[in-house]
Amino acid sequence: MEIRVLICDDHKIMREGLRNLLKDKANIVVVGEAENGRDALSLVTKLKPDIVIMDVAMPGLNGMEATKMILREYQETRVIALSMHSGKQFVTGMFRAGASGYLLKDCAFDELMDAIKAVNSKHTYLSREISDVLVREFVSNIDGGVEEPGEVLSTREKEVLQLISEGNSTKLIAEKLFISVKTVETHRQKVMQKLNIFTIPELTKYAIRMGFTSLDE
Amino acid sequence: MEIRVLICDDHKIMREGLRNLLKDKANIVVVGEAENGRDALSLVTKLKPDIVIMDVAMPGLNGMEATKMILREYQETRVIALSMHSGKQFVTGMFRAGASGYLLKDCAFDELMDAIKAVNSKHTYLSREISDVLVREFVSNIDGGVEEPGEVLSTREKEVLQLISEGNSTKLIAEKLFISVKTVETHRQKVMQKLNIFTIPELTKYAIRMGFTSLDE
DNA sequence: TATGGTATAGGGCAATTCCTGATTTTAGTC
DNA sequence: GACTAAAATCAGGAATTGCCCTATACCATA
Repeated sequence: MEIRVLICDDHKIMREGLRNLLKDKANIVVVGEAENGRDALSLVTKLKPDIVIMDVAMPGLNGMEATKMILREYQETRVIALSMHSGKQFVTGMFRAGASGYLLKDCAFDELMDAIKAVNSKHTYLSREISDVLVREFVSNIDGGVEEPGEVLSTREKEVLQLISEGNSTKLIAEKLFISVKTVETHRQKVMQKLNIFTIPELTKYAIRMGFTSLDE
Repeated sequence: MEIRVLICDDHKIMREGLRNLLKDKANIVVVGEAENGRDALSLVTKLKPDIVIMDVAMPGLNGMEATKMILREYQETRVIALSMHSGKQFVTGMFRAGASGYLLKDCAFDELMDAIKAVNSKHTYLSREISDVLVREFVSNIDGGVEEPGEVLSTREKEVLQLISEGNSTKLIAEKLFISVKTVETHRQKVMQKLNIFTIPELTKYAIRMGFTSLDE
């Protein structure tokens, strides 16, 4: 019985590479590709894949938010995070979002295969480095309950925050999300009052700390 | 006559993906893989490949430095940069280092093939986005003087940039510096055109990278 | 002295933000 | 199902800010 896989990564050549590596595997079929979280969401509802290989850092709707929304829509699917980052905000964020596995992009392809098999059998897959991160996080969390910053914001608000921190103007964001400029303004203001941050630079720094955007160009 | 290719990328799965995509191509043979610039250097002297596909951002010896050293050792090889970044410091850095092509990782695999062919015929290959970057850079910097980042800005401009990145409004900056709002605006615009950055979030990120401001609150 | 970079600043129009208020959807609970 | 709270959507109008162009004075230094 074949495993239906959806690939979600903002880099086309990465998608092509993965597709090519997977296509020779007997019981695996790549049913689609998405270049961002939003496309992934709609493709999942349409294609109902068994597994989504999900990049974590993507412009627009990122991997964490996309994963949450995907699993809300269609719980049967399993998400494997495939990321360049081993930072704890990414790892814990993805698992909170409901991912079943987390791999670093410098893993071997065989490891991805192992992860796909494990996850498809309803197990969880962790690569060595990632389990270290989780363990450390767990241990350091026993004493004081760590507050969940970023959880005060709604999904839409996070999305808008990310787009802001990526340098998009209000108008551009409105176009990208197919909503009115006025709505984007409202979201921004809501975010600002929730976070008690009232300038774009501070908002940007917050987004960087939370992993919504990165420092590289 | 076959083209001998060396792949250099710090992400193993990327290397495997590329190798797999290339292995079906008739006149191309992947002679080796390197996971960092240093390995690439020694492999080039040993294997003498026609082409090196070089990731730009790598830990340790990065793509730019590696390219310089490789071409010093063995001029016959051609380097194609394959990067996630279209930032001008990467693009211009790679070309100054002597690369013959620059591709973004979200290009199609076919584009990489085109690049390999072009570069192997001693041509230069530029993808659309990259040529835009180079043209802008050329136009804005006709003398071609190499600048250290942050050194292009005047003292006053850095001061304004820092105040911006700390979340001060234009009006507030004017008050703090005892100058007119108009002057602050002029400084900001000068900074933006010098850095080729036109949004406050991106400016903030630049300031963080340059150490003008920090991430903490 | 002629050139170029720096620092300063205004005018005018376009764009954005801020404040207030309102409707519709969605989610959770009794 | 009804009730409620939160989330998501949008608008009008005032206030603010940004953007583009232009301009002057002050230094270096070639």
